[in-house]
Amino acid sequence: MSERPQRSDGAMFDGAPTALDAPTLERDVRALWERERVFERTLDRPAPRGPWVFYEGPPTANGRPGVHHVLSRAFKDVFPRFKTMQGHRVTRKGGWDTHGLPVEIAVEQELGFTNKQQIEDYGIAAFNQRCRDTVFAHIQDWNDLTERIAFWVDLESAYVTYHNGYIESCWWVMKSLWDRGLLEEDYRTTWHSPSSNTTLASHEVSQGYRDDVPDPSVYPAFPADVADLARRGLIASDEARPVAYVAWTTTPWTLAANTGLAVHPEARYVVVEGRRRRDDPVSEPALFVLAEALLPAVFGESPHRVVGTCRGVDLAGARYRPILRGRLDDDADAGAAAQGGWRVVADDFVTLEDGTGIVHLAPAYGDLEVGRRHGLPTAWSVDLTGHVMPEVRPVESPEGGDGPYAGVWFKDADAAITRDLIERGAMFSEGVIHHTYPFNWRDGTPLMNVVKKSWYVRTSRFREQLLRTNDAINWYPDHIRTGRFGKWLEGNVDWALSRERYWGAPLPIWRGDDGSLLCVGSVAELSEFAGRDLGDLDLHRPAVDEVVFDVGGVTYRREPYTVDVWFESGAMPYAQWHYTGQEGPAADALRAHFPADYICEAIDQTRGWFYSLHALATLLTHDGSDGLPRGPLADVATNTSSFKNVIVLGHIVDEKGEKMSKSKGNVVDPFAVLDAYGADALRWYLYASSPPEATKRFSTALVEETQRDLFATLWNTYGFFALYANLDRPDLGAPVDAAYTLGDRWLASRREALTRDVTAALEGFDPTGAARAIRDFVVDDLSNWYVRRNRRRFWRGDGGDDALAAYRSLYDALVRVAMLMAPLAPYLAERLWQDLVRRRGGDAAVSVHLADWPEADTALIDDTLMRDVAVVQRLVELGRSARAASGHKVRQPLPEVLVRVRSDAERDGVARLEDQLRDELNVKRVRYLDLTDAFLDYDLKPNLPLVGKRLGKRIPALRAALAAADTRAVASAVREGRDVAFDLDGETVTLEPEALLLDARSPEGFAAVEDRGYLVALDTTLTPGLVREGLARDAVRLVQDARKQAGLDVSDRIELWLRADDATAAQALVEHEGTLRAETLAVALELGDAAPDDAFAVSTTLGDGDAHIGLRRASDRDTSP
RNA sequence: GGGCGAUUAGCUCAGUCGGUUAGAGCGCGUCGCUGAUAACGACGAGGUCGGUGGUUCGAAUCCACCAUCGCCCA
Repeated sequence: MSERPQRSDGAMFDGAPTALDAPTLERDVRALWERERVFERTLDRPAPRGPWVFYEGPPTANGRPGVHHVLSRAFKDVFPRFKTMQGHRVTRKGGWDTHGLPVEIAVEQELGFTNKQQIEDYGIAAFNQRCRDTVFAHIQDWNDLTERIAFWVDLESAYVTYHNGYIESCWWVMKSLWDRGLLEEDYRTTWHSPSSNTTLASHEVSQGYRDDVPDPSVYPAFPADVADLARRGLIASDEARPVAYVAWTTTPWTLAANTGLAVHPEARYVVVEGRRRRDDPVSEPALFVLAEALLPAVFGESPHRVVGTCRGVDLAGARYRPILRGRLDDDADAGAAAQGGWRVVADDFVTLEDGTGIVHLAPAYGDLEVGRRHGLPTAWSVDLTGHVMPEVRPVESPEGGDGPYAGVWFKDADAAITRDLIERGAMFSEGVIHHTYPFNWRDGTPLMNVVKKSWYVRTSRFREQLLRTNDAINWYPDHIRTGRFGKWLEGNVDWALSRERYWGAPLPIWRGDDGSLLCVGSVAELSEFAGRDLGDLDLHRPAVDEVVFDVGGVTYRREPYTVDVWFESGAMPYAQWHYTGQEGPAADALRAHFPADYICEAIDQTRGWFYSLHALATLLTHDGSDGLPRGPLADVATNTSSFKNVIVLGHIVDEKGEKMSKSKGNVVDPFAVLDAYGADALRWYLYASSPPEATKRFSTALVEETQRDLFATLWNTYGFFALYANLDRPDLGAPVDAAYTLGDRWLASRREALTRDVTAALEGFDPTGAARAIRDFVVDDLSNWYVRRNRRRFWRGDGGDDALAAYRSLYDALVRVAMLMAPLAPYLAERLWQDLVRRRGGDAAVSVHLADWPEADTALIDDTLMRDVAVVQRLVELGRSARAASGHKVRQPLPEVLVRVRSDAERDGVARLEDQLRDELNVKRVRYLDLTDAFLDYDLKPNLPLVGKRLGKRIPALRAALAAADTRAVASAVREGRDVAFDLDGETVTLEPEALLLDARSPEGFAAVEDRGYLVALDTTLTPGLVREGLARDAVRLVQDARKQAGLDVSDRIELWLRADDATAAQALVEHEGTLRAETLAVALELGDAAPDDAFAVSTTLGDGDAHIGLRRASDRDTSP
């Protein structure tokens, strides 16, 4: 054994002297990044492959960040890092979402407000100032998190949605829509909270739904124009009894707003004779009209008789009299209204599932669309504070003064109205229904479905274009495109833009006192109108509301709305640069960053940010075809969404699968996880544990498992390498190609295949696949196979080519792993890079994140070799199983292993790797069995993928034939490549050899294990020589244990004393003295003598007797054996 | 109430075009191995592939319905 260099002061590598301490490691790496300005340098790095564009979906910093923010940011971070290494320039501009209801609500709660009036009283200026102060309340936590998880984003130039420039860009977008007639005022039905006199946002409404709410279920009877029905031939011309349309509603308070009744044109309707009150036996008889299908449900047991039938369309236009009066719409002409209203209309939306098949229409309270379709007037019954209007009264009551329900809370009016209608004979029956109804989530008061004016973006005109630009988006997972998102686009309705709120971008529309409208696209334009420089104007309410100006004698005031915050976030591609349609730096920036190559958010953004980004880009880049106006950005990019690739993330829930929420107290604090396991482990867990779109149960235990399974293993592998490299100081630049073993070539092949696979996974936006592939390589291939199989080559310390080849192989694998994992686990990758590459000097990149992404050297990928090793690994696994069954421990050498593989090619492959198989199983010889070996029995099976389709129904017959066949004869035929004929139900079927599978069965008398075509049998015949060899190996193991107990270093030389009482064992020691010395680094070995007093001594058992081991570190001058 | 997605071992997840005995890691038990490893290996216990029905020679896989969960909408 040659001289091994002693540990020198200047270690070659830093090594891994202790267990991995991720938080400390990460802190050190962060210091390096800061010192070397690494992030900034990734932005300045040469980018031969051009820009690659990422958009940051802005979070709101008014709350503390949670684990779900780590999830999205981990997925956002990985691709910019990857693409940077691939040679792209990736701008990573941050952004903050600052406007909107959540901010307002937080301030309202702080101030104890429950409705808008309190805000108005408090003062919009003061209120908005508080909003502005609160949006960055937790910015420090956010900055800490960003840094800790190594989310590289440029926060210094981050866009902020409340900045004037951002708002002005939003104005420019709106103006461009306005100019093309795509921004219009219209009515819409909204859920309105009368208690706070405001429209609620959709998620507020969602939050307030309650099930099993009791509500009236009433069947009002609208008196028909009898003459009209008689003219249609539906009743006798001399009919004297009253005739009424029976409708159904759960909101009696809307009956005064009724201006129409709807029937389905194709449905059958009947005229029925029955009691005037369903459940009143003494009420006089009357005639009713309703749908035939619902007759049993409506009349039930109440006696009735059908006197006529018709189709719905036959009733269209028939007149009836209202049962309650309301207030006609201010715009309406009373005469025209009387003409157009209180008619039966036929419309397809009517269903026959519940009610009566005749729908009570109150256009002001939910039936806007159908009312318009049929030209019905609008009438009102309840004001926006929820109180019944004074005009509401029974039709027979005299005009003038307040009606009987004036000022009554609308839900309280239901009972009184029902009672009065019963008294007046205008109510057929009534009851109670339990259904789902929305309430104000804050105070529990019911909402009203009411029509309001609102500003709309006419997105529905672009429905086809929205679908087409969606087709070009790569959605991950794919089903979102045609599923959730595609379906949403197919049902596209105009985008209601205006909000009656305070803290948001103001709608830039001014209304003149003559009703004319102006849309303002910039501050300069507004200054021109106002006749003064408004460059310093805060573009928020109330300042912007105070800009009132005259144009040609008309005074203009701003429409007092803010804009849907989703519009702001959707305008982010343009607004982040403060683009306003002018040439200049903003236009250059936009052109370089539109559309995005990649965005990533959670699934709830489908109708949020994903939609707003998509819709605005589609409208702005439209080329003017299809009769639609050309967008102002059609020259920048044509007919496109604003993103090309998008990963849609699932949500994170707690360990029990429940949603995390503050009230449940199950929110995981990301900082606690980072403190315990570090960012790499947390990130890796998020990438690897499940596909991105899956709902993830967050589990601290699994983060810890990631740490142990992957990172500790990699750290130890690196530690192993560094430990021996520091001792041997191998020349890693020396040419070693000729010395590479099959094992080295296998590792290189796996390394290049991994490189290929990880690259493909990341190019396919699949970090999960990349992470899992890296994990398998590091743990299974590198650590548990390559290092374990090859460690002796490092121990020897002889500096020969073989050792050098091993060092190079391990080194190259570690460096490659560092590079491939850099986008995913940026810290440990960096640490490995610094220790393994940068420390060696040369022209290595300052950081792994500035290095070039490795290209797979496919010439080194040897599929045959990888398959052969896999077969060997499989045989080793089976062999170990056989050994366990045989009762012979692995240290006991056995004479022979009998192996049967599935093909000649596999056998040849195993043969060239045979030394590995012998070594792993500790056997002296390998014997290959083939199909005709006498002592093997076989099971015969059809090769189903091959013959299944061909034989179909005859498969069971084939199985029976195989069971009955002479397996040995068939085996011989298969072996020789001959066809075999079988009789299947009287029909002869000839099968080629490939159509049959032969599964060897374990032969009697061997320790054998077989599985799916593989068989491993151990010959357990022991000779005295083999027994002694086993004892020698036991002795080595005992000495190694003693060395460890004595606290020696792996490279320390020792003097060794060994004494065994058992005669066979003693003989074994003599016989294998050389091996003993070599394996234990003993420079001197005394057999049979007692150890001196200063030696480290242990007593143990070897063979059938006691054994005594003594050892001490050899002095320096004795280091050469 | 509607839409989209999911459901495989105690936990986290694979499972290719429908094909032979449904796998891995963690956890648990037993045994083994070990001078890189807080590791590693073998064996064992642990599965109604959410349920029911259908298609098929054959279904975790395809179809229908149902249940549960998540998200979106109402």
